Amino acid sequence: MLKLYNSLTRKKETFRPLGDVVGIYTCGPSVYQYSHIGNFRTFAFEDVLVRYIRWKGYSVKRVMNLTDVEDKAIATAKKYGKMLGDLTEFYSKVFFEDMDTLGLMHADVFSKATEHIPEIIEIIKRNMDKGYAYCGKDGSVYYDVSKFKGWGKLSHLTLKAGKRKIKRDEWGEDSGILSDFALWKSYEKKDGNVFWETELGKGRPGWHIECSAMSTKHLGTRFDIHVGGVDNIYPHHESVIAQNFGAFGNNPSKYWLHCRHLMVEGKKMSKSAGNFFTLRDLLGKGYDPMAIKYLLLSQSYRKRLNFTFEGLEDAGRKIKNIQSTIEKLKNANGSDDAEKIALKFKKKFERVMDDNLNSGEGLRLLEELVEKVRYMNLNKRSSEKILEILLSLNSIFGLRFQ
RNA sequence: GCCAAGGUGGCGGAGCGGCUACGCAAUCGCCUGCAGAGCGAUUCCAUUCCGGUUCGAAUCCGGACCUUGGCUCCA
Repeated sequence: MLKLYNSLTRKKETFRPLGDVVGIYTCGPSVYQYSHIGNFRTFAFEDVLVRYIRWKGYSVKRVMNLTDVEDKAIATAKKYGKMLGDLTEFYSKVFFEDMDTLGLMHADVFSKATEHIPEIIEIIKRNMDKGYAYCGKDGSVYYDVSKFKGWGKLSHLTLKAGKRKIKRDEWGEDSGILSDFALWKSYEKKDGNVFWETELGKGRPGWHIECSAMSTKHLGTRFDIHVGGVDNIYPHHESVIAQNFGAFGNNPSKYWLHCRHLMVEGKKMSKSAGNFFTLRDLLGKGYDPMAIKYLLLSQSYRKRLNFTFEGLEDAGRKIKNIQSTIEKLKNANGSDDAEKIALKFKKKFERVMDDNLNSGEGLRLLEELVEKVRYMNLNKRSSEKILEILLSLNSIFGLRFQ
């Protein structure tokens, strides 16, 4: 029985889907730059989640958003004198290529914020109608956090009421609480040609509304799992819940799963520390994408993963080890019978994966199986069976072996 | 300050009350003309500290100290 750690309750809960098709929504990348390996840790985890749930026999509809309009994207486009759409299209393509490189399956739906403006407007209007949103002096629309009693439940933060210097674009000028946030941002000159003329006025969507609009459109007002990095918990997911509550009266997702961050040499990855790697940086240094993926999955997603080059080399050796064992199994023609070993491993494997998708333990078991079987003189029948199970288990990780 | 995660051998990392993983590194040896730089062996008296529970604790309870992360850029 699969158990998932739900950030909402801070507990592992037995996974019980709402309906026949498991709806999974993932906060995808902002497409104005190359994604780094930290991003891909989350996406690799999410990929395993989907594969595993399918492996267990469920149908899954998987939606991932591509954020293609927001402050930094606009600023980046402006800086390079490009159209926002050209910039985001380029980086979307890059993202898809990177996913392919890592052997991550594509979502059933990749939704773009700019293609859901009508849905965004609709949700904002609902929030306004029900008194959860108000129009600020600047013409933007803000969410009134004080109206939502469930505010803070996901992040488990207690938010103090109080005044604080308000940055336009982020906080409602009339806010009595620190956390009111923009649903719709009225047009400013710096937005250039990025705007929509709507019944809410000329402007663009706020930071959080797209996920409410797109998840609702593609998965309904209530679906199974919402995935993202831990940094999304607050304020992003907290705001998404608030918006959906304002519009539809409920929390959109039953389970909220958050992947912890990737550390580099023991420290948080950041641009200022210079320990920032994109996937392409690592490929450029000659590393095998499957070694990178192995490393990203080598630890439970609920634990911080320390990325080191030593670890990466180690992962590379492990990949080769599995690779050569697969070759051996294909050519086995000995006398040892060992079918039972593989069946035993399959059971163990399912147990560790059921425990909140511990891909690290799962990989370790795969390694153990390989080690055990490697120097046996297997007969054809056993080796075929073992290979079948090995490949079946690996299909959850999607590691490619030549 | 608040909310979390965690402190295990040179390093990474299991263990979830008794049988002290495993991997890497290191040392020594062997093999390297049909797959694979492989195989075997050895070394390192490891569990942050202080109490408690227990016949017995890395493992449970209490406390201390420390590290890391989050607290409106971020996956």
